[in-house]
Amino acid sequence: MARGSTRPTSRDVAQAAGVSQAAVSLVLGDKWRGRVSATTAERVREAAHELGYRPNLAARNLRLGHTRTVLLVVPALTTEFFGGVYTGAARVAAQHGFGVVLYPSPEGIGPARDPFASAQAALDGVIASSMAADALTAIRGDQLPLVMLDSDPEGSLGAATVNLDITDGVRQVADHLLSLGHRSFLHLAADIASWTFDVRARELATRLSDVPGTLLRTARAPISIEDAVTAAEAALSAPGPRPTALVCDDDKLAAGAYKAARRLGLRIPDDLSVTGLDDLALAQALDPELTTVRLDAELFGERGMRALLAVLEGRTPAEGDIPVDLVVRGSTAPPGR
Amino acid sequence: MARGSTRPTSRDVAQAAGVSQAAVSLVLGDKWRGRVSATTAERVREAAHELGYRPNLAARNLRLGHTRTVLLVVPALTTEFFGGVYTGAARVAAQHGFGVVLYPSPEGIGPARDPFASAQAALDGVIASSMAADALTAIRGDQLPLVMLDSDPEGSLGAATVNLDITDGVRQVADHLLSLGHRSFLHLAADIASWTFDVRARELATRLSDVPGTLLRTARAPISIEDAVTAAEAALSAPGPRPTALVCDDDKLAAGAYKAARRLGLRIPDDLSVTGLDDLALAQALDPELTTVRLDAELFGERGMRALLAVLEGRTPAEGDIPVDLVVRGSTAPPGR
DNA sequence: AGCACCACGTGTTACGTATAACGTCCCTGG
DNA sequence: CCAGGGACGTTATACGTAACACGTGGTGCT
Repeated sequence: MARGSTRPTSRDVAQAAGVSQAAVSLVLGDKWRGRVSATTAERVREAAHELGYRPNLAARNLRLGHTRTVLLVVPALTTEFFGGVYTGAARVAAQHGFGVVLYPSPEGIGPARDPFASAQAALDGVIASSMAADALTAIRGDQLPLVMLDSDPEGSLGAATVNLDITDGVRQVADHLLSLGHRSFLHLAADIASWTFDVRARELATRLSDVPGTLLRTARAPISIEDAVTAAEAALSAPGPRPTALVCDDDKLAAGAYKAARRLGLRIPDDLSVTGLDDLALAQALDPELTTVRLDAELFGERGMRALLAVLEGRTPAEGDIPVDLVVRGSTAPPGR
Repeated sequence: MARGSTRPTSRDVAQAAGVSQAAVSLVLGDKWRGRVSATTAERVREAAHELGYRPNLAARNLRLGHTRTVLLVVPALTTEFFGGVYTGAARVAAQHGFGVVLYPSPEGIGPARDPFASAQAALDGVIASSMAADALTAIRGDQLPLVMLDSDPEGSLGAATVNLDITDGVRQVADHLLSLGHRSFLHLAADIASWTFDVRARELATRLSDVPGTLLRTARAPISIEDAVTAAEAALSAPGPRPTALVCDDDKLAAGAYKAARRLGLRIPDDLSVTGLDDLALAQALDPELTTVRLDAELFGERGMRALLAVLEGRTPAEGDIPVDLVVRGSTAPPGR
C-alpha cells in the first residue's frame, strides 16, 4: 500500500523551481498571466515535468468544493446501447471540462447496491437510467443534482428527465404493421418493471385499439436471447389463431423470436413479421435483417449531460423528447395467406 | 453550482448530536467501541441520518492518502464483453472494499486522450486492456500500480499482465477445422494493432504450417459488421480456389462473414465453415449458431482485479493464463464436395 | 518630486476528514 | 485512602491544493 517514494507534491515542485507553492499553483492552474514572469513560469513547468508531478485530485476537489465529475448510472452492459450513451455524455462533458464516471448497475455485485459505495469518486451530479431500478433508491437519498433517463416525467419528483420518444417509435411500428395488413399481434414484452417498457405496452395497445378487428396478445421474457426463445416459442405455439406480427420490446428479444420461429418452422417474414427496438448491430446480423426502431444512443447521452449541466448551473434543462426512427428491413411483410 | 444550503459536514452532525467532530468520525467510521458509549453513538447516527449526512469523499481521500478506487480502462463498449470484465472486477473489488471506475477509451471523445482527465477521480491503481491502445501512452506516464489485460508479457515492462489463453483457443479452432478435413483457410483478422490479435494470426499460421498441404490467406477488417461484410465478400470472391473454412478473430467479424456468405450464395456450413471468438450473445442469434471460442469475461475481470490487489499489497500476482473453450455449434462441418 | 500603478511574487488560510495524544471522571482492589 | 485503569470523550493536527490579501521595488506621468 505504502509506496517507497511518495508522489511529489506542489511543494516539492516549488522547492525544485525555487519558488513558493502558491506560484506553482498559479502557473500550473494557468492563472499566472500578470502575476508571474514567463521565465519563472517556464522554470516551474520544467520542474513539474522533471519530477513527474501530478496534482492530487483529492486535495484539489476538497479545496474547490466540486469535482467536475458526474456519475452515469446504467443497467448492466449487456448491449452496446449504453456504451453509446456514455460516449455522447462524455463528449459534451469533456467540452465543459467535466468527466464522466460510468456505473453499470450491479448484477450480483457485492452486498451494497449503492453506486456511491462502488464509484467512490466524489461527485457533482448524477445521470441515471430508470432501467437501473435497483440503484435508484440509493440515489434518491442523496441530494445531488439528478437527471433521469427514460423515466416517467410525472413520477420523478423534482428531477429533470430526458426521454427518447418511445411512444412515437411504437406508434410507427404499429402503423407500419397495420398498413401492411396485419391484424393479429403478439407483443413480446421485456419482463422488467420500468416506465420505458410500460410505455411500449400502453402505446401499442391504444394504437391497435383504434383499429377494429385487431387482436393483441402479450408474452413476457427477461431481456436475454434464451429467455426470449422459450417465451416466444410457447406463445407462438399456443392454441388459437397464430399471430402474424410479433412486436418485440427490444432487438435482443427479437433475436430470440427468430430462433423460436426457426424451431417452429415459421419463415420470417412470410409466416411471421418481426420488429425490434434499439437498432443494435445485432439487428443487421440477423437473417432477414430486422425491422426496428433506431434509438440514437449518443444523442441520448449528450442530451442527458446537457440537462445535468443546466441543472448544475441553475438553468432549466431543455424540453422535448428525442425523436426516433423506424428502420424498415426484411423482417416485415404483408401477412401470408 | 452553489446550492442554496451547502451539504452538512461531520461538524454539523457533531453540533446536532452535542458531541465533538472527532466523536462523529469515530462512530461513523465504526471505530467507537470502548471510546464512545452506545447511547451517544446512537445519538450521533440519528443526527447523521436526520441531516442526511454523507461524508465528503474528497476530504476523506485526502486525509487517508488513498481512495480505494481503481480505474478500468477498456476499449469502446461496442460489445458486452467488457461489461462482463467490469462485473467480475467490480465483484472482487467490492469484497475488498474497493470501487471500480470504468473508462471506455475515447472514440472521438474530447481533445484530451487522457483517461485521468476524464475520470477525474483520484485513483489507487489502474487495470488497462491493451486494446485501448490510444490511452496507454497517457497511462505509462503515471506511476500508478498497473495491471495490463491481454498484453504482451514481454513488452509491458514491469506491469503485471493477466491474459486469456488465446493461443490455446486458436489452437483448438485450428485442430477442430483440420480434423473436419479442411485444408483451405481464410483468416478474417481484426484490423487493430494489438498483441491479442497478433497472437491469433501467429498461432493460426504456425498451427496450419504443421500440416502439409494447407493453404492460408488473410483478410483484414475493423471490428464492425459492415466492414467485415465487405472484406469477407471481397476475399471470398477473389480468384483462385475458394477457402472452405473462415476463421474470424471475433464474433462480430463472423457475423459480417455470414452476411457476405449470404450475398455470395454460399451456405454455412455446407459451402463454408465459419468460426468466431468471444461467444457473445450474437453467436447464438446467428443461423446457424456460431462455432466459437468462449472467453470468460467475468473471470478475466476478477483475475485482473486480484492481480492489482496483489500489486497494491506488495505481493506478486498469480501466474497463469485463463483457459478458454471451443464451443462447437452449427457453423462448422466437413468441407462439402 | 510625488504618486499611482504595474510586474512579480510570497505568506497564510480553509476546505472536511481521520486519528494521535491528551484529559476527566468514577470504580475497584489492596 | 490511594494507585490504577477503564469508560468516555475532546483538542489539535495534517493531508495538498487554490486563492485571497498583502508586500516590494521600479517606472512612467504630471
